Formats: sequence, C-alpha cells, structure tokens
Amino acid sequence: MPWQGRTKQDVLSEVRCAEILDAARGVFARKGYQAATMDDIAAATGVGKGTLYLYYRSKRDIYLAALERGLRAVCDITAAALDTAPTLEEKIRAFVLTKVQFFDDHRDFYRIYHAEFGNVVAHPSCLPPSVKQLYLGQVQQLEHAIEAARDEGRIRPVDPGKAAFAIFEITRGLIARRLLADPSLSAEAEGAFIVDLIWKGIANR
Amino acid sequence: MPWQGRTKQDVLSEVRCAEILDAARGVFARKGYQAATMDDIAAATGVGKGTLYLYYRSKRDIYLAALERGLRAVCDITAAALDTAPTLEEKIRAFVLTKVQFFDDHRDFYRIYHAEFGNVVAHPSCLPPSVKQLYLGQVQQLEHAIEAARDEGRIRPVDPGKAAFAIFEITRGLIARRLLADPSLSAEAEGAFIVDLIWKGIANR
DNA sequence: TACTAATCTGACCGACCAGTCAGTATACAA
DNA sequence: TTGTATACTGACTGGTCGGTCAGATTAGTA
Repeated sequence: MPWQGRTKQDVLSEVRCAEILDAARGVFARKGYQAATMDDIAAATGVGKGTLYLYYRSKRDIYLAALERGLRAVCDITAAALDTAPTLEEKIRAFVLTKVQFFDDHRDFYRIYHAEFGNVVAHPSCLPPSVKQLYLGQVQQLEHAIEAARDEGRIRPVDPGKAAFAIFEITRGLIARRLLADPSLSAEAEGAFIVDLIWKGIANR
Repeated sequence: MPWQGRTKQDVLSEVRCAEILDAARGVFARKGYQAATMDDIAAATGVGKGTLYLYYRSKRDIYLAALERGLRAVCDITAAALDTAPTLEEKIRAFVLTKVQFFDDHRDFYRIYHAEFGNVVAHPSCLPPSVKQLYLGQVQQLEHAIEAARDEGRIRPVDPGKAAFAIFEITRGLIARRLLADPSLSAEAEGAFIVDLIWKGIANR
C-alpha cells in the first residue's frame, strides 16, 4: 500500500540499509577497507552475512554508500555554515571551524573519507560521479562565496577557485593533524590562524 | 675482501635491492598496494619470487623501503631548493615549484606517497619512525626558514610552524590536483598564486 | 676439472575471504 | 490452520596470494 510513494517495505528496507552503513562505517574505520571483512560488517550490524547482499551488491558498494552518506552530511553542514555567516571573512571562519567540528564529531567517517581521497582518488575513475561531485561541491561552495565578495570589491581581485582551493586544502590538513597526530591542537587557535592568514592574503590593500 | 667497509657482495646486493625497489614502485603505482602481488613485483624485476625474500622480509617491507627511498629524495631536493634561494619569498616559491616538479618527474612515486599519507598515516603506528621523520622533516625545513625571517623582522610575527604547515598543505593539494585531476594546470601560475597569497598573508604591513 | 659457496627459482602450502545458495524463520492473508 | 511471500541465515566454494624451501644454477677458486 503506497504511502508518500513509498511502501512500508521500502521504509523498513531503508532502515536496514542505514543500520548496515552505520555498522560498516565503524568497521572500515577500525580496520581499513581491505582488512574489514563482510563477516565483520555482518556481525557489527547484527545480521547474517547473506543479509548484507540483500541490500548491497558488494563490499565496495557498502563502502561507497557509507562514503557518500557522510560526504553529503559534510556538504550540507558546510553549506549551511556558509549561508549563515554574513561576511566573507566570517564565512571562511565558519567553513573551517564547522568542518573541523564535523570531523571531531565523526571520527569514524574521517578515516573512510581520507583513506578514499588520499588513495583511491588516485584512480578517480573508481569513484561514482555522485561521490566525486559531492567532493568537488565543497570547494565550489567556498568558491562562490569568494567570487561574490570579489565582484563586490570587498577583496582584491583574486581567482576565487584558487583561493577556495587553498582554504580547502589547509582545512583538510588541519583536520588530519588533529585527528591523527595531535588531538590537543586547538581548533579555535589553528582555525583563527588560517582565517587570519588567508584573509590578509586576499584582503584589499 | 673489504673495500670502503663494503664487500663486493654488499654492493651487488645493494644493486639488487635498488632494482627490486624500482620495479616495485611501478607495480605499486599501477595497481595499488593491496592489488600488487609479489609475483607482479618479481616479474617486473625479472627475478623469481623467492629472490625477493632474499632481500626483503615481506611485501610491506618492500613497500616501506620504496616509500622511504622516494621520501628521502623529496627531502633532499626541497632542502637544496630552500638552501639556494636567498629570500624567504623566493624560498617559498622554490619549495613549491621544486616539489611540484619532483612529483611531475616521479609520478609513480606520487601514488605510493599519497596512498600512504592519506591512508596509513591514519594508523601512524604502522609507519617506521624513519619514514615519519622524513615526512615531518619537510615541514620543519620550511619552518626554520620562516622562523629565521621572522626573527629578522622580515615578516610579521606569525607562528612559523603554522605558516609552514599552510604552505605544505596547499602544495600537497596542488600536486594532487595536477597529477590526478587536471594535468594541464600550470605549475607556474598556480605556484605563483600560492606564493602571492601566502606572502601577502605573512608579510609585514 | 672439481669442489664449494653464493645466488636464485617456482611449485607448493595454508590461510583468508567475497560472494552464493539451499534451507530456515517470520509475517500475514485466506 | 494452511499457504505463500518476504526476510534472513551461515556453511560452503572457488580463487587468491604471501611466504617457504628443496633443489637448480651460477660464480669463484684451486
């Protein structure tokens, strides 16, 4: 019996999918893609291994679904942060701090995300377009904000794509450092430094 | 019969080691760590699989040796670039362009390097200290150059570690972009943008 | 040539694991 | 209760691959 275009089965199925992805995220984070086995994921989900194949076609499918899910969450949260902040300087600060905070709150996802984008992006053809687009979308959000400010003459006439890219990469590095090397690194202090550096770098005068 | 402290056998052995590493670098780059098999590496080297185990204890050993070898080359080349350039602004430019050029010339190594430092650094305990130290050494080179310029009052009093880190990360991102996404990206133009951005970001006034 | 040491080889082994499928359990309608 | 469709299970299979080792080959020496 259709309900909002989805049957009861559809909804139950979605719940299962989400359960599997939640469990898989933890397993992939803990053991890495290769070392994680389907038996691990099944056990973590609390179902039999065969059940996984009712919802996903392969191990890689599960991995990519978990990746896409998290990536979408990142994009949503940074887009909201950029929208809310009034000035470009505050937008940059919001982008950096929001993203750092997101990965603080989702350490499991960090390992999936950075394993893929440090490694398999090396073979970009392996990534489905939807995932690639989400990844690039993050830079584009920043780019548009910078472009607008430049067109209004609020900053010097830099290339928005290049500037967005610089901010994106430094942020990426900060997140990696905090999660892998030195968790005590202050998000505020480091974030403030980045914003200051970039702002002085692109400001008028 | 000893000769400069090394026997003839030692030298031959070193040659074999290097042959294996050269072949392995290509195989790892082409197929990725997991998919690369010892049979692949043996075939690429032109020896039997058993021979590999006369020179290295395991697949991972070969991988790490190839990683360390390349990393040492990167460090040497950037250190030389930093030494040669007279001013900090030129040092930064030299660092960025030299590193970009190095990875242009050693694309095989790029895949090994970035696979590891996007992925396995995620489990830093897996990396031998010597490799970790080489990696961090790159940032420290930059840091010392910035610190010296700051102490001489040539730039505003920024934290040299943070600034070095920013340059390091943007450079990393540029290299990744050029090799993976858009090889047509001009090293000169992008490099110039980075130097300009950073320099305006840390310059006096 | 004969002997020895060093070097190399690749068939083989055992562990591992993604994916399958025959069979079980559950929900629910008739 | 019976029938059936849906959901689930986990023992099993087929293939893979890191690592081994008994024996072959080569280089060096007398």
